[in-house]
Amino acid sequence: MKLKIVKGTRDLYGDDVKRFQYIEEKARQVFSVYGYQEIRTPIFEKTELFAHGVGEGTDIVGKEMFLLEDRRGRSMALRPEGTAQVVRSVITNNMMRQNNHLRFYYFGPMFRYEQPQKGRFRQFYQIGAEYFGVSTPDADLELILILRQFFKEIQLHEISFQLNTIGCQKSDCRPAYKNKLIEFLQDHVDSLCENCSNRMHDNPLRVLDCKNESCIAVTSEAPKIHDTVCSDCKDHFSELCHMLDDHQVSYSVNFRLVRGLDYYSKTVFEVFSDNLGAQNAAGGGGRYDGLFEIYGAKVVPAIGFALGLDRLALLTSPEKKEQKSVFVVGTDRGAVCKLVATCREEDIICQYDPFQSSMKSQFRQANKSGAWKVLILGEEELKAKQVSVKDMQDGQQTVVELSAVVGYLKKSVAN
RNA sequence: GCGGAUGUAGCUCAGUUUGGUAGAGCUCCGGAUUGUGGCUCCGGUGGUCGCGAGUUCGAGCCUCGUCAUUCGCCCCA
Repeated sequence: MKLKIVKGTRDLYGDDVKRFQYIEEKARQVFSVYGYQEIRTPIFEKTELFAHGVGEGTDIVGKEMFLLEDRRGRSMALRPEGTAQVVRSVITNNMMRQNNHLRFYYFGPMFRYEQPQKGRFRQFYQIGAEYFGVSTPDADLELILILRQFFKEIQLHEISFQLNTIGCQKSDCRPAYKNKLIEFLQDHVDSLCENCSNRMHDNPLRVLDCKNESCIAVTSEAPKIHDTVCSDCKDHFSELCHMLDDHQVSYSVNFRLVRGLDYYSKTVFEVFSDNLGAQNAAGGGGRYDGLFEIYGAKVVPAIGFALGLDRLALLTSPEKKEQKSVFVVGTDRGAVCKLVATCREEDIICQYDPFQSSMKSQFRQANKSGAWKVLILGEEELKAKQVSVKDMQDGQQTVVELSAVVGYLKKSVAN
């Protein structure tokens, strides 16, 4: 049996785990300041949940889901994203009955069957937030402020924040724009890349997102969605922009930003970093006022975002906070274990060398572990019921009564 | 799914040209007159050369396949 890790997955340990923990910790902190509660949903759902919510025509649903069959032949999917699930949970648990608005955040692994590369995995981790029940731009603003605060908290400065509106489903809004756009594209179809000329009819907005130079040249001249959306969407967007200006949020409006999931409406945004290679999106989100309705539930306006934890981990290095730890060395195993146990019971972080090696080796271990002080239990100390305490920073050594060593350490920690 | 690059010790990599006993640095372990770390010096452990076939007297090196990583396309987190 070959013990190999599955393609696009990885084991996280050592510094990787520290980075993840650091980011999660900061996220929890910021989310709780804004009144968000954690929600934990299953790692798999019925396939139809994602198919209906995210959209049958999207890449995620069309070719990237990990599908499995349960024992009765029902189709299940490992979750490719978080929003559909949180919405499902709000609906199945009837949460809006008792609340007119709700705030949730979540962490966890997501799964997409894609070609792995830098910052892109088949099992990847997201941090997400969803805000339900508020249709005014206050909610949009709040999520963007959370993002700003979070990035500040993890000391990530070199990111750019892009914003757009993609209108709503009303006939005089996105559908009208789509028609205008298709009409325009048809006149320039010869200049479009193969991919775009194929998808311009069923998904014309995606053409705006194409990186092909010739397509960019064409779409630069295309009608802009801002000029076509309905007055409601237009007001929503300009009000949001004013609010962002008012809060000194730096952002740029990118009319090419359209997002690949069907459920978005009005505001969409993405966060980019130049230090991520080809996968330069660290996070993204938007408003999805229509998703509850798609699921046959009463309409609830909502907005949310997701951040790629794996990608954030590539961009951040956790501040090193030293936890003062102690290392016990000695020749008498029993005495060493006893003192170690005593320290640990008193919540003093304590290690020892389990192999009873030479003093020299034990000190090497102590040094390697980054110990703050070494407690030395030699024959002389044992006889006198004392402990020599060596400070590993300055090398100074003092003798303390065995019975008083815990008190001594606790007092020293405070300094 | 499609292109390009790469795969040799725990890590970073040489060795491939011209096939002939597997290398370096760092890490790790041990020692430097026996109860004391870091620095220095000395020594040691560690590799089915990604995996599988083929050519050959002989393959880390040549050929084919395969898996993985990586950079792009695509898409997104």
